[in-house]
Amino acid sequence: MKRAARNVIPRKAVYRLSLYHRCLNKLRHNGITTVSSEALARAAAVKPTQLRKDLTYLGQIGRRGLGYDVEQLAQMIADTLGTNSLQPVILVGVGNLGAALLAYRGFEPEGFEIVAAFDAVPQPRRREGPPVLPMDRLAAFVAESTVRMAVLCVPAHAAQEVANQLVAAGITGILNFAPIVLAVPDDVVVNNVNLAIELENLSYFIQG
Amino acid sequence: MKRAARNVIPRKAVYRLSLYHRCLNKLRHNGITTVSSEALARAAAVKPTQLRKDLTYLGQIGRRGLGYDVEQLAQMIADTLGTNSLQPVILVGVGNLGAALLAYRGFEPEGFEIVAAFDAVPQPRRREGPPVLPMDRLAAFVAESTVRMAVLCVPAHAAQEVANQLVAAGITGILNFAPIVLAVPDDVVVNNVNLAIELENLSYFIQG
DNA sequence: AATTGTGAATTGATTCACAGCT
DNA sequence: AGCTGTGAATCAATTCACAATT
Repeated sequence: MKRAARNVIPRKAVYRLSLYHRCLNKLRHNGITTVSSEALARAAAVKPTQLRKDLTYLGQIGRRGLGYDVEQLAQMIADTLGTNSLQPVILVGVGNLGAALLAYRGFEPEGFEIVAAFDAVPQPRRREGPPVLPMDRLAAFVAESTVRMAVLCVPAHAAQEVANQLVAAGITGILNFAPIVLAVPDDVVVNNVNLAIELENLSYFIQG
Repeated sequence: MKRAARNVIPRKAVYRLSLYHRCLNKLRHNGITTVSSEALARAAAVKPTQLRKDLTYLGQIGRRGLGYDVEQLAQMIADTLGTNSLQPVILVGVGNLGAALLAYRGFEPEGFEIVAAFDAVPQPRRREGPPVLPMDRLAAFVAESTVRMAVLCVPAHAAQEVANQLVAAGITGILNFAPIVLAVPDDVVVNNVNLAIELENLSYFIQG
């Protein structure tokens, strides 16, 4: 039997929900408790109607004539995205980029924690932060934990092989920094972050 | 007078053109000189019809019954994207992420070169690679060079202020890693790379 | 015979316009 | 009066189906 057909939110709308969530946190931080679609849309650089349309995916949550309760809306978005509790993530490939992401303190405020890193040749010299383990510990680690998401920072030539290992271990979401198209089963989700492609894209659009 | 209205290629199509370009390079590397839309589409994980439609933005380039000339198609895409010559890029904010990107050897093969980096407090300890300069050198550096694109890796609280400086200096394309929505003039293009948003997105789509 | 190029059809996303609450 | 929620309308992207070309 296929997975139950949750009424799915379009990918672009999910991105924007993340964005709204970040803006709401900022508002909350400033002690603001209520916000109109117009104000929130401005903060997120989208149109108010698009914001309202996006929010209908969560059900009815605003109050006409008043706006949205900042706290409640943030909560509902977090519920929907599944980021209400701190989510464990593993990182594979502790090279330049991988090490930088390990050291980056920006994930936890957003609800993600890198619980372990893996590398073919883990350097023993580690300060604080998550343990860096050899690749052969990967399968057992994932099996014993609730981790479902991995950040993949290995070189392109190794990426497909490592992705296969991740999938075999039970990982179902991969944030892929390697500049290749990963082949994975249908039930595994891959998000690609490709810096060269982003630069090429910029390059095209700035040509005047 | 407004900029001449080049018949513009949709952003998503530009992304895919980058992707095709990468695949073509791989084919070329393997000594393959001709490819069908079906084969290339499979390599890029898109549908053949979409590939062909995307390529029509470049004009007519394939040969019916035969397919595409790998070399020629790669060339035309590079021409269109403006990545035929090595493009200079600056990087601002040499923290964890910025340092990792500086050390990352993956840009040059794709046609980009980080020609200088800037930081509020540049560390003197530098091995090889581009110079790391103090922020107050930014304006002069950009003025004297042909750089138009910048990679922005400063912390969120500084990002808008630094973006203003970049724009004032004449930068027209920004690859922004800071988790905020930058306000820039219309003629400046911003591409956002937001790791937390990518993770939240994954988080949603792996929920079963 | 094989494979591109493309108008037409379809699907999806965004915006509009206004009804419906508070 | 103010602001949300949403069906309808518009706009954009994708896919189909097949004519055109080698």
